[in-house]
Amino acid sequence: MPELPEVERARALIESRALGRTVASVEDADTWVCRPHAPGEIASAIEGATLVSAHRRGKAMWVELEGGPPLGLHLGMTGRIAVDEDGTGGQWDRFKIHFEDGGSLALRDKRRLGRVVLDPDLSRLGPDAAEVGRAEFRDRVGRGSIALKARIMDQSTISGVGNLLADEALWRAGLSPLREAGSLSEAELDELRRAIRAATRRAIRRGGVHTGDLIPHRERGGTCPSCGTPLERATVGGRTTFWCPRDQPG
DNA sequence: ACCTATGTTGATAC
DNA sequence: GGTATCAACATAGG
Repeated sequence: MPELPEVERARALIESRALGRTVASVEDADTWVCRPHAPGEIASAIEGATLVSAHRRGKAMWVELEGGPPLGLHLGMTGRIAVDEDGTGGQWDRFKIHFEDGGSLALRDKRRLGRVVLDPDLSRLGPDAAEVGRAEFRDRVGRGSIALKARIMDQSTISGVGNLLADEALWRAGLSPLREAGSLSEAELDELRRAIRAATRRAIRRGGVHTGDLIPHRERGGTCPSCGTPLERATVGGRTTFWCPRDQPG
């Protein structure tokens, strides 16, 4: 489920449960998830180091260590962070840190689209969707002929908005996902920014993007939770998209 | 059984 | 450079 709200919860979990603990050993044998590192590379870089802080920008997350390089963690499509969960479900652990105190931190990910990397490169990542200022948002989002939804899901434009959060925010802003990004007025861009921030904050508070108002209606035959109009469905920006043709006119 | 769907990113082609 | 498409992975459901 990982979009920005889920990643923030994972970051907070690490912050509250894993900081101050020291790495005893590391399982980094999954060369797909840990690419381009060879097995043992991450282990030798962080063994003996202590976790000191946990950070996030958009869907990217990283941990800073005293005595080692920063460790980047990405949840991909189906990943989650498991702290001290050594009992069950370990068959999906693609990467795992064992702490000196006997506990652990794992990236648990069925689909293996998650990622673990040393010294993560954040240079191509736009500002966080929940933090970006009004002027910068207007500049970055309000340009080009690309579909509006594709623009806000582009992580180099702003980071953190995925498929579900995009549909929810566009619905809240009353904007069609098909609009050309460059066609929006400043007022529409400001409203969109407000909607993204509101949808994101609410999802963090309530436990994930699935707690949105539109999300439960994103299925064939679904109707707008506000006006009851049957939702439109199409592929936009390569992803399945639902919107209300009445409240989000093109 | 077979086909399609899925929250991610990145490489590639036009 | 901007935009569109497909591939990578693995599972679930019609």
